[in-house]
Amino acid sequence: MADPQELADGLTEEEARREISDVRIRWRTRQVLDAAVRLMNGNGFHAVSMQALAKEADISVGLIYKYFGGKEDVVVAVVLDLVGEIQSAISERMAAAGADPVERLAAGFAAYCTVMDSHRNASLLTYRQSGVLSSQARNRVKMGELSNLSTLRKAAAQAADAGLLIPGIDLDLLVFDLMLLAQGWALKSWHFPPSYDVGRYIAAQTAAVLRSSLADDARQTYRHLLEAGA
Amino acid sequence: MADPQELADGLTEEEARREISDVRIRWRTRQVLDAAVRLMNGNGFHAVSMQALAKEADISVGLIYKYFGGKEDVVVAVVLDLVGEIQSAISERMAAAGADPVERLAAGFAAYCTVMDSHRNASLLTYRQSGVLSSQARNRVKMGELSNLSTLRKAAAQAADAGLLIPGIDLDLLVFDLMLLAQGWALKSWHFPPSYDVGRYIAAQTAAVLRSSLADDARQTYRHLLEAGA
Amino acid sequence: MADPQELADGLTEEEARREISDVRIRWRTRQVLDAAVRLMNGNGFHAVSMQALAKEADISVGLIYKYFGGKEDVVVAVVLDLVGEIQSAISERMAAAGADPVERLAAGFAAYCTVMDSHRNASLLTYRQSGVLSSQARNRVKMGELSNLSTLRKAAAQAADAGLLIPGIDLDLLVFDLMLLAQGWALKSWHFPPSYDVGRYIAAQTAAVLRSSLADDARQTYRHLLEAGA
Amino acid sequence: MADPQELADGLTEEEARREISDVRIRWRTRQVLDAAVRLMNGNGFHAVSMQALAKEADISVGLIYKYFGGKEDVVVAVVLDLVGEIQSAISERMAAAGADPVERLAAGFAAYCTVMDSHRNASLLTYRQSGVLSSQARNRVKMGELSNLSTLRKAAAQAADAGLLIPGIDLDLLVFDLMLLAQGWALKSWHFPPSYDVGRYIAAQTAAVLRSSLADDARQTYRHLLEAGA
DNA sequence: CATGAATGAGCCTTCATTCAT
DNA sequence: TATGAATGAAGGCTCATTCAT
Repeated sequence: MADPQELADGLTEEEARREISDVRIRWRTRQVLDAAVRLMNGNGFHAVSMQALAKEADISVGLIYKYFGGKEDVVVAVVLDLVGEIQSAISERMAAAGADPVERLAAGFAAYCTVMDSHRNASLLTYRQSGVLSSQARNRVKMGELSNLSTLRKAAAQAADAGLLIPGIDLDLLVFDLMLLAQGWALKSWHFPPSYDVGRYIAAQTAAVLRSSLADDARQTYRHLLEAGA
Repeated sequence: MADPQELADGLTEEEARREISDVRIRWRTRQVLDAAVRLMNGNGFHAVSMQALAKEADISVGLIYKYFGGKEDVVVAVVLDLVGEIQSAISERMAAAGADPVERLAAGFAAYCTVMDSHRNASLLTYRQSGVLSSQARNRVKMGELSNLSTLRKAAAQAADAGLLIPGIDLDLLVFDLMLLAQGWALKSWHFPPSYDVGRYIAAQTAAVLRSSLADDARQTYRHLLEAGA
Repeated sequence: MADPQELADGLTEEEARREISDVRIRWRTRQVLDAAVRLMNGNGFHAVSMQALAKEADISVGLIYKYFGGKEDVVVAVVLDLVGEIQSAISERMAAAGADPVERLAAGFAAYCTVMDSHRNASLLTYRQSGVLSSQARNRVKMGELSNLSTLRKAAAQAADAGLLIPGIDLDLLVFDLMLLAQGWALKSWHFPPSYDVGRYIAAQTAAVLRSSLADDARQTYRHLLEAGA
Repeated sequence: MADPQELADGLTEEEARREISDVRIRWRTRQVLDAAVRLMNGNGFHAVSMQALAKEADISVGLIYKYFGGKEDVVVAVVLDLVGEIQSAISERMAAAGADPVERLAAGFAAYCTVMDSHRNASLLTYRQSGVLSSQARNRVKMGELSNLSTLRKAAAQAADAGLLIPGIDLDLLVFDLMLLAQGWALKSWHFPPSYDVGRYIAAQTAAVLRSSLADDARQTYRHLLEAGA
């Protein structure tokens, strides 16, 4: 009954509009998040004013409030963004590492460290939540962190099931420690000489953790990982 | 030129005055630091105003500025105070642990964790300074942290010299990890169920670290430490 | 100079367009005014943002600016709209009241009160303009109010001419008081218990005013009005 | 045991300090209230910013917040201040009017009008509460207004008891109308020619109200009030 | 030494208004 | 004609810091 062209156009138009809107939202959001991370580099979040953020993001103050509910929302978004990036990195590198659960675990840890290294400043935020964020926001961040760990934990569980890990080992503690070590690089890498880079850190920590958790039978298999840190 | 009597009196009086002054300064300082730690519990430092601090410390705002240069100085002092307390705790517990270097190391780690546990909120500060503090202040904090580690490192070195540790192990990394694990409890203990307390954490992490670093020959000797975490 | 055909077409078309345009303008204007009144209910005008108004009116922000010069214009329009509604109500009810001037006056007052009651919130606006509006706009509002009163005044004058009112009574003051009483209901009806409604208010105030202004000879005639408030 | 002088001094000192503090509070509060009233003259309260208020009061913004909880508190204080002044004026003038209840009522009304006249601008505030104030604040204002009315109502009740008023008259409505008329002068005196002043207004309205409420027997006694408005 | 009243810059947030589409 | 994304000035409020007492 309706002109098919018009109909088609109509649909397309609305679709197109939504497309554009979605693209814009993503673009604006990214603008702000990137600017936020850039500014937090050495100032902490409390020191970053919304006007400074707007300026850095090359956007008006008011517009930020169109895309984020307020300052807290921006913090949460930055942190969750980081969490998401970690998740992606871990998944990708683990997939690329093949089927061996220990290799996958090592790859996941390496990915974690690598992301922390490149987002050293943003990651500090994770430690600034305590009282700044509402408990709801805090919970969202925690959930994100846990979801990251669960990916690692799966690989660890597979390794344990395959008898590759020390019997009776506490898998939760294992991945908890992996997280601490990964985050530790972002937070405390100034402890190491400038020549020390992520690569060496990853190798050394991987070796240390595996020494602590690998079953005796499996040590030969993963000799390359155990010795890399030497 | 000066009246000798006055001079003599002046000196004594001045000395006495200094005594009193010193005591007062220490007392006032402590008042403020304690209040600061108390207030930071659950709010972070940025959320604590100087007037709130003054009220909590039962002191006037103006007086805080007589004893501290400003707000930043208070933060630095709080952090350094914590560092000092860690130092004391480590030293004491290590001394009480006897001569065995591994026992001493474990005791030092336990002490570190225990202090972090009781000052959970203050320790978060260590992670909030990055850009808030001047680089000079930041350095002072870093030096403090390093001095804490060096105490642990000495014990580790003794253990290594005694052949109790895996040959060729990176001692710096070892103590670095101990620090991360200790601080990790303060920062991330929400990862664990409420029933999990510092004691279990210390036992488990001690076991994990020793599994990773103890020489094969020494494992029998420290079986009580290795198995405590199970 | 101009193509006659185009001219002819232009005229007809233009006329049609104007028709349509006029209708649209009225429709849009009403949309906005109704939305404005609805929103002002319980918030006052300052609390209503243009974007909220646009949303309530189901119109875009930009379009409001096509039909109104700005926010102030909207306020003025709302108030004038109310004034107009009062005018209509008064005229209608007075016409329906028949020829007796006192009955007409009472009917006019009742109409005034009734409108104020149903537009309680909008009427508050009349009291919020003082400095917000330009003196020009303020004058337009005043003129509107005066024109409302003049309708009442005519009936009062007729009553006076017919010897129904106390000789020498100040008619301006009489209608002024009627206005105050009518507006008083909108502004201060919280003084009365919830069971007290406009109807009772109208009856009581009508009786009070007539007791004050009716000539002795006329009291018998309007006994129904004088006793209604008891 | 204690040096009486010191004791005396101590007491006096604390007392003196409180004295001074109280005086300061009152002084500052008045500074702000006066400035607020001055600024509201033709701008309405929403148009007055805290910084403008601070400037007008010759005080810093921050200090206003020491004496008032926020902007709303200032409005409430201004209104309550006015209410209090009305109360005082009514009480004084009624006391000065002697024992006759009708004279007292007339005096109270005159006082009400007079205060409204001299605080014409502040009184507008009373009408701006609806949505701007919290319901709690609104209630405080209402209570104030009611307490003013109750003073008038007592005189009215005495008059009624003495048989001076029309039997069965609604006293609440009577004082309600007195209030409306008094406030009406502040709000709508532009209805009258410039030559018309409060004095004439009071006389005319007093006469009008008494015509409406005085018992027939009493009309002779208060002829001076009934005829003053002519 | 000690106080706390006073300051005012600066923060987060809102919203009237514009303009490209 | 109609939209709504974008702007940025301005508002309420806080709080580090000073200074007269």
